[in-house]
Amino acid sequence: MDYISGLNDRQKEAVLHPEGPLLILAGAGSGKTRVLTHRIAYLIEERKIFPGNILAITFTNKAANEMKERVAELLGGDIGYIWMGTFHSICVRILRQDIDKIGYDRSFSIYDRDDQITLMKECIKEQNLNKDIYKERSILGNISSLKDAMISPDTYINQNYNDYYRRNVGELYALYQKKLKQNNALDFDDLIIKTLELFRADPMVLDYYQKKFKYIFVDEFQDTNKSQYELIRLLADKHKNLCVVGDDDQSIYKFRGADITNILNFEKDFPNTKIIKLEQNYRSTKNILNVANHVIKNNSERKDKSLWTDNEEGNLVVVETLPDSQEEAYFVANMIEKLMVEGYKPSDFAILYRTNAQSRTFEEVFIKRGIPYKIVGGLRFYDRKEIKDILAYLKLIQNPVDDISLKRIINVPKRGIGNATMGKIEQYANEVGESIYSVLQKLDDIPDLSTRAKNSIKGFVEIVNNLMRIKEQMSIKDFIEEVLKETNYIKELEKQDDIESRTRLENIREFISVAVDFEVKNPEGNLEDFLATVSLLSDVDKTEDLKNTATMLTVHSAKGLEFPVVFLVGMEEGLFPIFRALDNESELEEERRLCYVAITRAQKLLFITHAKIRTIYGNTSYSLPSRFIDEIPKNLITTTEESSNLGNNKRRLVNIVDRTKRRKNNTVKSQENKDKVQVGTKVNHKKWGIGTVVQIKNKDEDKELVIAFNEPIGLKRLLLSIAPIEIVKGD
DNA sequence: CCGATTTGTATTTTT
DNA sequence: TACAAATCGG
Repeated sequence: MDYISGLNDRQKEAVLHPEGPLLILAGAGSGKTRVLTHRIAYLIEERKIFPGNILAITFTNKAANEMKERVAELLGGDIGYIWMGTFHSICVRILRQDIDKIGYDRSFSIYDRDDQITLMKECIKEQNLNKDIYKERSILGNISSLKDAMISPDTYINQNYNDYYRRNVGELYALYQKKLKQNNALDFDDLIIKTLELFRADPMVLDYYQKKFKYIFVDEFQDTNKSQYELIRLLADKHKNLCVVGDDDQSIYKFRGADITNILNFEKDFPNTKIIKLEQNYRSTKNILNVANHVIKNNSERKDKSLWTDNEEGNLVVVETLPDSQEEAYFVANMIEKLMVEGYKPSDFAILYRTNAQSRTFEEVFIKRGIPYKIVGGLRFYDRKEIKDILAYLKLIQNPVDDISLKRIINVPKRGIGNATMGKIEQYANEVGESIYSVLQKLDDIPDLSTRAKNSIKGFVEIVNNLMRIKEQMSIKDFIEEVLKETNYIKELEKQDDIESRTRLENIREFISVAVDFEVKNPEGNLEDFLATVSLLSDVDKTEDLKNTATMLTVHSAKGLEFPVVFLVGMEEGLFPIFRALDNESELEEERRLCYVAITRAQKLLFITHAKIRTIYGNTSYSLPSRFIDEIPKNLITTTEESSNLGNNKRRLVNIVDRTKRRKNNTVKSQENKDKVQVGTKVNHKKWGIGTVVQIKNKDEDKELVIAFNEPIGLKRLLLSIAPIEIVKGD
């Protein structure tokens, strides 16, 4: 097969590059994924490289899966042996094999942010530090940076011995690590750090992987941090066939330790690096690309490059000023409706914002308008209470020394084991230096426990012991169901029987189907693998494409994606760029890169909006258009007022559309049967007036309706049989 | 010990 | 604003 037809010269060069280090500087939309997949396919097919000798590291699991599919498509063969995944998932895979060599158990837990915070709270308390000065969140931030930079607690303490605060942070760091180890747990950063530690501790292990990975690929190289770079440097040290792809203009994770100097170091660490620049953009129109180029050129710290495209000129970029965030949302909704008439599908649209909080207004308006949408991010599926509870049960069963998980669920559902009891147990466990679960096995040794408490605990221990026993005997799905049954988790929720508990049950059902899905895709996978996969999943990973919905997401999570029509909203000073960045040149440059990423997501049409008044966290203030808008030459932009013939008052445009929408709501009472109610039906409620049905769920014999009423009533949930509503005839 | 209420506080991005 | 932690009363 021909792997280079249809590629430009630069791309071909990258695909056919023989051996040795390769640095691809790939501008936005320059077809880097294409280059990567074609190169991998070429290596396997033409150069007869065994797939198991290839390692490809991507930024998200979703990107990894896509890459796998595309390579498989090119080859039409089995590529299951290729290691593809994020830094974190690759490290888990390595650690599951050999972490016992650095003193952990292979059944280790992975701690997420909440777990980390809980653990840090304990540390601060134990060190007798003032919790108003030592905030767990910021301490954890410090520690994370230290880990990224590969600085150990001891080093940090010694370096800062005369600085009281920093020394204490160092002490907390040390204690935090000690506790993680006691719990046989790793946090996200540890996954990288401990892999490095393993390689250092056991050269045989390192040697194995160095020999195995003859070809290594790293995507989104600009967003790797120091420790991640060190990891790939080590792995590639033997064969030096390291291919990294990155774009310094799209580096947007500096706050998380991403280190642009990695691109510079690369040439130093790998002499004779071949550098290939991909500068032809295949994604956007000339106008959109032009706007992007004009914005990003205001950054001083960047490699000079010039993206160009053969694509059509396209429409001018629309910059629209709106009175407030509500009107902004209406503007976007109106525009979407208009464009759908012209043939665009809902899935063609993306609404990009700087902060997750901005999604709410859009959500409300889209519901009212009946525009299907999905939100990426916000409260994540795996962050929901019920999901975290189940996960805590599973983690405990898998790793019984995981005190953090145990404490999360020992009284969930309520078993009468409260703070007082737990205090006594923890104190005793500390004294004897054992895990909580272990001391719970010998209750009579723990002083001062009431008989009642003892009985409750006995019940709990019995359930968990029993679950541990049967863990191996069934599928993951069956086991999760068994856990839910034995712990009475489902029963308690069913007893509660309200809207909240029903949503939770639904989420649990979805979680079970996630497990089923996992088992189908990983027939060999066990509970540990499942837990690791779930803990390392990001939001973007979870969103399926091709659903016929518009997408709302932050600019950060939009990285790597593209959409025919992009609405870049909330472009105001203080919001984008965010106000914390206003007085700091390097942070401003990161905001500008973020803006560049946002603009370059658009293929055909780009709308940029800003509101004159915005309410953030309860206070309303006037806001100025973002400086990034000023950086765009005026001849490249327009307004809807200019570009359409709808008169010279653009406020009128919005209002007119608004009023037409509302006129439909005129109450026309009808005797129609309530059974005709469906999503989108307008109804008149005795007390709340006109609303639109946005969701219908079956509930026993009845139906539960979610109805969106006009402000200030908002969303309400009602039972069809008893709700005092009438259907309103449209038009 | 539990649940409800009040109080307070933090508001960027996330593997 | 909105959510979580702290506090209070049963």
